[in-house]
Amino acid sequence: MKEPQTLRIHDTLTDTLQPVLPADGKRVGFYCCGPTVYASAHIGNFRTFIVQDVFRRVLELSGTPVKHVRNITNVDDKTIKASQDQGQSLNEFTAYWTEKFHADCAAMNLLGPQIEPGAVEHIAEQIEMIRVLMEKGHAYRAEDGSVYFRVESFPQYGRLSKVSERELTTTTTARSEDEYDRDSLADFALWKAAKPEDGDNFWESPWGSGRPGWHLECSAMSTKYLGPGFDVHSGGIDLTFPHHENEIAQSEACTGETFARLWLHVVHLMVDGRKMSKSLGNMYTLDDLKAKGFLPAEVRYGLIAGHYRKHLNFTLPGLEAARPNLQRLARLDRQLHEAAGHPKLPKYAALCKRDNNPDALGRFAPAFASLLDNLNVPKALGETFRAAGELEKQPAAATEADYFGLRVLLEALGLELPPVEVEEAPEEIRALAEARLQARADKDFAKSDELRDEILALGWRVKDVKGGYELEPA
RNA sequence: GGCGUGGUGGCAGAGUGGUCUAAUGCGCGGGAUUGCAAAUCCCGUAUUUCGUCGGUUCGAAUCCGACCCACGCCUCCA
Repeated sequence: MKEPQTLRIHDTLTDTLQPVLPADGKRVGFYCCGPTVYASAHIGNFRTFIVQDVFRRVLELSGTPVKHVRNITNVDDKTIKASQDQGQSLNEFTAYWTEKFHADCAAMNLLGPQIEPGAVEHIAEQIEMIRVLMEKGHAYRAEDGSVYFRVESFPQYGRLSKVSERELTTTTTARSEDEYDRDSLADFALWKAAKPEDGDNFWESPWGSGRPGWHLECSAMSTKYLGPGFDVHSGGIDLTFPHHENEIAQSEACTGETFARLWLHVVHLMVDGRKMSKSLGNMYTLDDLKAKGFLPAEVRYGLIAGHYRKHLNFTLPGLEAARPNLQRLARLDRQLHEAAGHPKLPKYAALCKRDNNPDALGRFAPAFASLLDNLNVPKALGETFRAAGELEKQPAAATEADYFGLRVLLEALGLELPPVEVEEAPEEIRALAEARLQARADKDFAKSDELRDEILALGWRVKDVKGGYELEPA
């Protein structure tokens, strides 16, 4: 028996590698900043969500349950504006895009968070937080009815992003004048007074009608579902400042307790060596890539192929590597399944309950160990293929532990393998294939090749195997 | 301007003092197999080389310095 293994990740706050352990000794409270639902999420968004998904899977597979909360931002400037442009109510509009987001997540095999709170559904909690902040002197109401957090009332401000308040004020001052009326340009909105262009998208509060500021929803909802202090908070690297900095300030000023203990930030994705942006036309959604013939599982593979702390250069030719890799893993999976005596396919939940110590993972123990080491997915993939190479050369050496090891690893990465069973071809295609088999038996190769082309034209590829053929969609 | 990250083979991407003549994948080249293919399998594929120039060290892709280059955040963009 080896020692139990603990996942360690890089923590932004301390800039060190930290073990991920539940403070309550039971399960890790994990909060992720979710999408703003006004359009399809793009692959950059998904890189972050998928890394968070892998993080959760690795924890659960190493024996630590996770309480995963991810919010839905369903009220802000963009959602309000876009819903009005569509002539829809805010609820109707955001419900549509929330559903679309869920569909994309499911296609790429993301585990759903146990709790997925929406900002609109938590207005009361947010108002309550503002009330406490006002009471404690950390917030003030401006003339227009907006409420701001007073940054200078929170001396620790800037710890996460390493921005000193002085720099912050200087840089902010250099900007154009703000439309709101706050005491210091570093201050940020907790409550935004209703404006005419918001239409009927406003709520009543003790400070007048309006809506909560963006940062506040994450503070209010994480506190509600995970408590004032919780284990891990995650998001894209760009959220470090100001979003997460502001969350810390308002939460800690309000509750007096340490907010998140660890901060997991995912570095941005690059496309063709450049930042993804609409103007460059390189802002892909899952649908865009599906239209180009890629499968969601391949997109997922492509998005985890780089370490989360480094820029990942996403390219279409690069994505093509996913298919042969997944197919190879599928063959290996089948081979090991057979070698293990055709056990029942272990479900994710069952694998989480299993003791996945290195001895139990066979040749895939180094791959899983790489994941525990700051989620080093590229290293894990390398170790996986190294093990695969050994097993392919010596199939007889395969053990049951190898099979379970591969299963654990694939589940940790959330990779769904392409089906290996031959898809049932239509009668018409089968008849052509039979005719071709006969032609080959008759050594009439001209006719045989003709039939092969005909089958291909109908969307199927025929492969010759010993004494017969196989058909697969082309 | 401030803060920060990174520059490794055709591409992607591990490796952070010696086991690196640098993992792994894709691609590419050769071979086996095949009537020819496809699929599959096997072999090879950076030949003191890891942006450049110096330095530290018995020893550096890995540490230090300078420089060049790319990129990110500082804008309610993951």
